[in-house]
Amino acid sequence: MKITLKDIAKEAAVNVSTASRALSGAYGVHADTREKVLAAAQRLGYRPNLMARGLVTGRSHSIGLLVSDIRNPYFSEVARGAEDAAFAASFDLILCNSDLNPAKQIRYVRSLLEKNVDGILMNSVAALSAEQCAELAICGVPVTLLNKPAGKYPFSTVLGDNYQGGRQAGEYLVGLGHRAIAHLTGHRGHGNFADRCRGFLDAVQAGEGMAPPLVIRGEHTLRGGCEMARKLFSQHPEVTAIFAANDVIGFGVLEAAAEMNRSIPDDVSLVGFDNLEYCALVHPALTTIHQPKYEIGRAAVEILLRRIRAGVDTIPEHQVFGVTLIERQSCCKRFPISAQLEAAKAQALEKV
Amino acid sequence: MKITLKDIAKEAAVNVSTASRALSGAYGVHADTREKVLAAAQRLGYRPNLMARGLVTGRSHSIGLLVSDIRNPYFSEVARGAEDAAFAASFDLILCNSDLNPAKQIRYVRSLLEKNVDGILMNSVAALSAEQCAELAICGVPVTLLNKPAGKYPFSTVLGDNYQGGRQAGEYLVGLGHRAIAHLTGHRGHGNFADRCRGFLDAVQAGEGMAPPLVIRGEHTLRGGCEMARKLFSQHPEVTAIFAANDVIGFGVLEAAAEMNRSIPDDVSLVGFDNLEYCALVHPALTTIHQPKYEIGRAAVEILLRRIRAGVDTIPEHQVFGVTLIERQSCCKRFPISAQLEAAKAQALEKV
DNA sequence: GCCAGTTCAGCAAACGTTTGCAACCACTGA
DNA sequence: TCAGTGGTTGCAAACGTTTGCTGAACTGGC
Repeated sequence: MKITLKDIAKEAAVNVSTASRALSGAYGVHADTREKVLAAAQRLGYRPNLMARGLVTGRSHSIGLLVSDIRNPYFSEVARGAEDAAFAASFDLILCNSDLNPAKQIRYVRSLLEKNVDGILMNSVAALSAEQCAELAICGVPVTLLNKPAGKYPFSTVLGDNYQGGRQAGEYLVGLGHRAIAHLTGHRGHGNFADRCRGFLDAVQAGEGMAPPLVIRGEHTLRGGCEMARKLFSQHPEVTAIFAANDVIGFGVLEAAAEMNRSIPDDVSLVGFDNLEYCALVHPALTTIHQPKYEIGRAAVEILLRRIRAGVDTIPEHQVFGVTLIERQSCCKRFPISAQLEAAKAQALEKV
Repeated sequence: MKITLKDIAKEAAVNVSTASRALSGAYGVHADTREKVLAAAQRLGYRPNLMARGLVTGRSHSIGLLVSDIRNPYFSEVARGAEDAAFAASFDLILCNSDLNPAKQIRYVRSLLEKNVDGILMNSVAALSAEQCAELAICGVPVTLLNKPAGKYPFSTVLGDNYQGGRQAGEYLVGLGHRAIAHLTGHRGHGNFADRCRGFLDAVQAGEGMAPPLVIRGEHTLRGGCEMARKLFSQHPEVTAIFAANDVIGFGVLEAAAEMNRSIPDDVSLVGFDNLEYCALVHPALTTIHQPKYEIGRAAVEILLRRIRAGVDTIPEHQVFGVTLIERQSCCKRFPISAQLEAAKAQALEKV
């Protein structure tokens, strides 16, 4: 029933090989013949069978996208950027949700390789063992990661400047006068969270009169944020500010705060990370670190595509996007300290 | 470099056909031989080439998911349900974002067919012309839709009870005492929106002393909701309640309201549709119609899988999920009318 | 009018599987 | 002994492309 090359070859009274060449626009086929073939293809409504083509060329024109959960708006934004870039190059995207579960992750990777994907775009390899990483490294298709992996693997990476973002968040809260700040983040091992944490800690440690910062780990989801915040609120009444390692954790904090009658920002200030669209809609609107999610997704597949064309053996590219703090309504000053600063500033002015 | 069936056949000293049969667990191969082959496959780390298999079997073990925009949390939830179901059956999902643009949509469909997907799960065919629908209908792979198409096509459908949902929303607002209610919805032609609209209008028309309901159409996105609401607020100060055809439109209304200093729910009540996770987080928390998004996605691919196994010629299945109104903080009573109702109720009680 | 060079088309192999069919073997029962 | 039977294996075709190679036809220069 399906129209194959053979059909259109017969229709155009040529050999399949010439038909193939004519359709692929290859050099070395007479203009008249090409016309004839094209017309036949048009008439019969020919559509090439990509599996057959893939079998001989060894490429599938598709790339795998492996994220922890597409429901996280961060990933849906990245996915959209990635898909648009793929579409533009007429590649398509195979969506996988790993939940960062190593078994699932490796099963997905294998399945993608069996399907002969031309490249893989992954959230993170944090949950993978060294052998699994090695397997991925030598699998024969280029991989780009949305975080920086621990070891020295030949993976490309595309990410926001997590260290600077964490640092900006920390400096902002310190500058507001907070002295006891908590950081709510994901489980250990995930490169992005680790960098945000380092930046944050560096900023806090540079502040004066700071309480040792509190780092709480849990699921990096709304639910996880909520749980961590509940724990924090009940066990550490002294903290006056929270830096959530991503916005959805921050949303969880908001939920917990409402539940436990803590006012944000009056009782505790909150800054998130990602600048999801919903930051502007939640109450209070969330101050956060913006990173260009759509562009990250797009850049990631563009890098992947370059590498697919150039060959796996080329050196991996790395790209980091700048981040900026977006001020909204979830933070406020800590007055006593602020007053001290004011006094200090006044003194300084006096001296001039 | 890659290990093929031939390699493991040689290693196990059998013919490729026996190797194939042994690995597929087919009846008719001796237990010892099977062991030998399995061991060889294990030893060499054999992974079948699915393109080759697909070429001969005619199936790809993958299904296409064509949504308007994965960034809409409704679709990411559906997508997650769909992907989980696909993963469970070891199918994989090819993600496409159509923006409901007919040209893109048809290009995606064709590309999916060239890839020999075993089935297609689509948002909607509303934007497609009759010929395009017909093309899709006879394409040879089963299609399930997330809405009800206009014509009589052999597509399966899975959806929430849009009519009832619209009706519940309308009845709720009428019951609250609102007499001038507007409905903000998507462009004409999309089945789901049309049904919600019908349900809503029926409910309003059943109310007493109602102003003729106002229906405004635009993009069914946050931006679109915002624009429609701006227009509404400036041109129709008399309306006291809004039914948004989905939650993201509702979120847009919230944004416009904040911008134009209209208080929700004090000045105008608002109910949405979908019950996205963010409804509970926005301010005020959005009253909305719940539909089981994850389950819809899962059910859609399960139906697709059944149909793939049974053959395209089987009759399409249809499944509709119940919906319920979730009351939050975005609506309030309209007192004058409410008082009348109270009086009426008192009268009624007197008669008894 | 002949030869070298160039352009074009066809043949056939290859990609890695699955699967119908035939062949083989070892029994069994007559 | 032989036909029949049933279980096991191998052969080869098929799936729909791409592509290297060969040969035919044409071109232009002499």
